[in-house]
Amino acid sequence: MVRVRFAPSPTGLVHVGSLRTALYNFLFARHHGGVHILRVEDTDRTRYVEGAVENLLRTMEWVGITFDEGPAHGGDYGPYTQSERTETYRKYADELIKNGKAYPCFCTSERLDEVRKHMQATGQPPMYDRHCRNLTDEEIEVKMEAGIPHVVRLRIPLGETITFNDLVRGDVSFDSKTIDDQVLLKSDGFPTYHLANVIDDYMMKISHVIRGEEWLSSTPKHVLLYRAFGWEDSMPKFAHLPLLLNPDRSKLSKRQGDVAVEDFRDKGYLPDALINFVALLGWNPSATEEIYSMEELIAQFDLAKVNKAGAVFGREKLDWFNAEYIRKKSLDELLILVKPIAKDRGYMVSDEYLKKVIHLMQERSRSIFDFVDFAGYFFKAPTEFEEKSKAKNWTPEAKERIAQLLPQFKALTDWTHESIEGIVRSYAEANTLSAGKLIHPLRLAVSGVGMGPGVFELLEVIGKDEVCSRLEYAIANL
RNA sequence: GGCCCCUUCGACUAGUGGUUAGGUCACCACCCUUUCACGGUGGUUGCACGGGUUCGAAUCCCGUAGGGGUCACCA
Repeated sequence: MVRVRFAPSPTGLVHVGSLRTALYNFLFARHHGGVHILRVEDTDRTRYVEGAVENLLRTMEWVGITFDEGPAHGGDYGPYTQSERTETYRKYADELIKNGKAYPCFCTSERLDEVRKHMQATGQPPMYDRHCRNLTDEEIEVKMEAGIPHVVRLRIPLGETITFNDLVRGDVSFDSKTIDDQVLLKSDGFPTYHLANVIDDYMMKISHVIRGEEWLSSTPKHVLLYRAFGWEDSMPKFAHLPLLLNPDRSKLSKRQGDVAVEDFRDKGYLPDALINFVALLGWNPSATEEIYSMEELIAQFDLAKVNKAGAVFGREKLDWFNAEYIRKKSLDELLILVKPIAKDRGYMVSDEYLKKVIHLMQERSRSIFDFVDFAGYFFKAPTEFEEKSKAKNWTPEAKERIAQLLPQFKALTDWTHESIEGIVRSYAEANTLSAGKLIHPLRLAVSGVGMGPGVFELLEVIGKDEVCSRLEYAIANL
């Protein structure tokens, strides 16, 4: 039975790296008909952010990643929030101490800092000097009696090689002498990630741990913990995903641009586009196809095809995906997305009108904001006119021709792009002009810019009265 | 610095001993065209380097270089 978990720490907004981890867990679970679990790892009280869990839930819903068990979903292995499980962790930590697999450590953080500094100064790797590893029972008791704060550390066996198999990277080995006597229980009684993670994965019967590569070097600690508990036989399989990278190939971070899923939503990206893009960062089904729906991703997903090397989060291709998904949407779907934006800009138009605008803008929009922000002329008359186009197209002759065209427009009873085009083309023909001599100045006068949808469609949508009034304005003022 | 991981066009990647090294984004050119897009056609650019193994290496082995991650009472 495949049981996987997405285990975020509620410390803020959801990072796109976390999104990819959640996505792969979700795809893997669904592909195998398994269970996808959400577990909240809130053992660091100092970093906890109010509302982060709610935000996470909303974000996951927005992108279409669902869970079968979790704080808001129920399940037989709860609670799914680590701060509600502290008794369990303490119990297991005690068991480890009794078995001699762990020991209490009374060192102050000041002492620890000094030790670290000294080791670095003498060119050694900064590790705990195991000062409390061999305290006698009496010494421990005395310090306990005195109420000296302590942590619990794992007694790492000396001189062992820990090897585990990673589904992405194959066998990976570590020498135990390079591993610190890890803190399992902090002095505030809360567990560290390592302890809570191993206990929960065991108790929740997790079959596969799919997480970012930043965890690879702490995996031997986890393996040792499974051994210390005697749970080695039910140890999950590990799969460490390649990191998402900044353009300079460092770990993807804020500072070099937006990294929160919310930022992408706020910039007009569609969830399906983001998912499609992120899914293909570090994994590829070996096909030439690029566009995949969530259902197709589930059908295709295979951990064996996850790459080893980190992937740069390149926004150009994300933009392409977004444009691609915008083109695939129906007018009604787009209306729902664009309407609030138009409203926000103060453009009060009917749904019918907005749909016409959307239709003309659909294949030129890369973001859902483009429908409104690159097409302001559909909503209000231009007050500024692009200088470049003006210099090129708004010649005195052009102005004269537009003035001659205007009465014909006014007389037109059938205001469709076909009949508008008919008028313009026959005028051009009668005067042996290329149609462009009329089209370009018309566009400028009506829209204020030199680019956009086909002019005749543009004029049709904007409407006869408005077009005529804009032309009159341009003739008088430009 | 120690340990671990990684290395195919600028980016995402296909490729698992024999390919003219393929696709997508971006870029360039041309076509379509009233502009911008869309679409179509074509194109520039890549196996980090050095040794092996082999009749034959992007593919296997070793080394070097480069990049990244990690070394907290954070996850």
